[in-house]
Amino acid sequence: MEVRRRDIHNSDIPIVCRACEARHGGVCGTLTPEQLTELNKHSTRHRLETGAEVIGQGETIVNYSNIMRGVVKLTKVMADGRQQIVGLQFAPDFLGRPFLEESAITAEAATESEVCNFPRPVLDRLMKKTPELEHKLHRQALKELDEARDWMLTLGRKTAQEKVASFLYLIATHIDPESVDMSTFDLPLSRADIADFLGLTIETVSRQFTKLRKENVIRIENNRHVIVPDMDRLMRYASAD
Amino acid sequence: MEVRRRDIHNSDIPIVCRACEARHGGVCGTLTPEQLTELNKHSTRHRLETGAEVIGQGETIVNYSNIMRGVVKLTKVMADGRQQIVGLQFAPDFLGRPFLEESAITAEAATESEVCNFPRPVLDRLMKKTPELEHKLHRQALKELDEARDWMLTLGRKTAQEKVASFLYLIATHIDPESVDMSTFDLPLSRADIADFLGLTIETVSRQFTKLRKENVIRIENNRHVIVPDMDRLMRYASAD
DNA sequence: GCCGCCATTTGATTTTGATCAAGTGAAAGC
DNA sequence: GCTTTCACTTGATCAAAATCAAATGGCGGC
Repeated sequence: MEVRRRDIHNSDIPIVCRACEARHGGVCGTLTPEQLTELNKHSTRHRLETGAEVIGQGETIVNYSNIMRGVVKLTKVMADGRQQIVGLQFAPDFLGRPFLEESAITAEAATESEVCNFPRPVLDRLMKKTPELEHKLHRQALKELDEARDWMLTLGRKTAQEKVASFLYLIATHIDPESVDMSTFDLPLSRADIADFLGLTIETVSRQFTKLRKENVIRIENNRHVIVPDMDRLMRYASAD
Repeated sequence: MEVRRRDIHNSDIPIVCRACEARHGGVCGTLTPEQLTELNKHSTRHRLETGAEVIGQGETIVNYSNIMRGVVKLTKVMADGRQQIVGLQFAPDFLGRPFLEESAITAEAATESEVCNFPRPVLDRLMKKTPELEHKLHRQALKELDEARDWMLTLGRKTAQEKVASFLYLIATHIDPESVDMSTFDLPLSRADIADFLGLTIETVSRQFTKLRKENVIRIENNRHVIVPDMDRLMRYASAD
């Protein structure tokens, strides 16, 4: 049984949006072709080098973004430099904090990435007019909240080994939503970033990688490429459910 | 200059809602008197003993709630019993997870509390009809997300002493939004709960309380009543900004 | 191919917080 | 009034992860 799409002709949709809209279910998915065309007039695409900042902690939010490709890390920094990654966003996630003047976090490309930027007032106006859009953003916020709370359990109660296994499991299941085979992937984060995500030091992260490798839970090539022979086994090491 | 309220006569609002609506800005605040009356027809108020469960991890969500009085803790439990409190909700917070079948967390009264329950379908229907209501819930979700991320920094990067000081600061600033004087309050959590919130053991929490007491950052009476002579000093101990 | 740089790993030692084990003290029950 | 109980505190020891300190290894530039 074929389900007919509601949004009429693909040709009504801006060219740059087509590939994106077709592949994923980003926030633009709820918009009519007209709204998409209007939004697209003001939106700009950007390629981000690894480490490029989308927005900094304490800065005024003038743009929202959609991640088209790559991984963006959300970090919080303390006055003395201690750092914690509080979220990882993957394509096609929405990036931004509606209803707040300034950003409480820094958003920074963890890998070479591509984003689509919308001027804040344009999307805010569109949100007021289109309850469906706010609904979509509401869902995304709740998804991020669920993820944040899952991670709080990891940060507060798991051992270093469980933390590292949990991280690998998270990446395996999120890095490529297209792929059916999650057992081989490239890590989007350096050891330093992984440490900041897990609330550990680089050295502890490295030692746990070595330990998981020696116990044949994972194989590692070139420090970044990971192969998981048995995903369930990794999950058990992560004490995940 | 007096600001005239938009919502006509107070007498149009259900009696049980008046005190609540007047005191705080809960989710009901956006509803018209008619909608409030309609919602109130289906809503039920409950007194919760300390420890009473509002909903359990993995259970089907059949109700949403509003906290009228008291503190509710949100917890996650691992298969082996390790536990983490992933959120504290204070009156007049909304309690519930829209758009999801079952709850990923347990919600449980941390103190003797009072909640107002709404059958899920009633509020879901109202949300579809009233974008302002979804907007309010969206805002609440984002607030909880901000709080969760703040806490991730605490869990991942702060020392035991900073964690305990951060907890005290959090309670001081949240327990009684009415009060101007935040320097004296009762702890809504037992030492065991505080440990589960901070990712520590009871013993470590206790030792840090003793240390803060000896350094005159706080005074403690009857294990639960706390006096903070200098809030800025506590904040510095928390490494908060 | 060799050099230098930087990320990562590995090793030795220290520190922080966990664990194990008694105490203390306040409130409830007999 | 005395015991029992339970939450909390305090003390001694242990273990996990941090810190300090080198080594290793991959990669781009020359």
